Amino acid sequence: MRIGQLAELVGVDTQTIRFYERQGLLPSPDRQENGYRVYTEEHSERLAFICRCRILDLSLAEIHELQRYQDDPHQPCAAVNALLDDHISHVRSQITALQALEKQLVSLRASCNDGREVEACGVLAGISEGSMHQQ
Amino acid sequence: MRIGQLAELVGVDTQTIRFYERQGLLPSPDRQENGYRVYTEEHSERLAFICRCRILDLSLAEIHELQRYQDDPHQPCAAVNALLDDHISHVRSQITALQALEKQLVSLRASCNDGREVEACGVLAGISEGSMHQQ
DNA sequence: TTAAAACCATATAGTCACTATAAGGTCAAC
DNA sequence: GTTGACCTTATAGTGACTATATGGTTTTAA
Repeated sequence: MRIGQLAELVGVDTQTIRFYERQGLLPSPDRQENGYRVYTEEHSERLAFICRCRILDLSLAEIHELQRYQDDPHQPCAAVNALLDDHISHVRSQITALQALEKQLVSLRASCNDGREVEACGVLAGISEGSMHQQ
Repeated sequence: MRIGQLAELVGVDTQTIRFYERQGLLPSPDRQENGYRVYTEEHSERLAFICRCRILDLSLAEIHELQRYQDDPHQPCAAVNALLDDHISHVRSQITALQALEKQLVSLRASCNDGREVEACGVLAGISEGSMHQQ
């Protein structure tokens, strides 16, 4: 399988595949005589794993860590679970921060209606005043 | 006021101040004979405005746009409100996406308990399977 | 047969909003 | 006169790609 076919199969850009290879997430495939990369099914599984991790918003470093666990299958899996727990905490604190931000933005927005001049804009006044609450 | 004092006053790094100047968000200040930047109170207000916008997670491009409105105070302010509305939508869709992600992660995490070997880890199996729901 | 298109390769720069580092000039205090 | 704190510029790094430039190869169509 060449890189374009792999890209099509998994639904990734060919550039991204080469990028993952450079980052050490995808093993370097064999090459044809002309230098074209040749991929096996193992590569496509590995790439699909990476993509699913990215959908879960895991960083490339975290994916790398998961791969190291996979390559040593007789370790206890507590570390995998801990990685996921940390990631869940991370996502939750992002949500909390964004919810606080949303509140602040909505209250700022409520301080103006359309049909004013910029000079009298409640939104701009609200930002310009030092009265903003830190999150 | 020199750059270090401005940085102290507003609570920003000196590098960040120079960065904002290069980006065109902060006007180039006058210089002393030795080349040191000299800031006025107008600069500190402008910088504080930028910082408060950044706390609201507005992009530098959006801040630039707001500055253009400020520099032309007799326009209607509907565009300012629209900018904020767009930003609120953006934040809300981030929240929605993260909440969906959290759900997915929590259900993945529930598929494993500690004390297994990596080989039998429910989390890794869950990611490896193609059964993941797209968000 | 040849010429265009589709594919492959590498290397490099751009995105965003900084942050870090290097290498050096200026100034006040001791 | 030298130490330390401050200032200057320029350049590179962050993360995870994405875009562009330039050129080689293969396939397809006229």
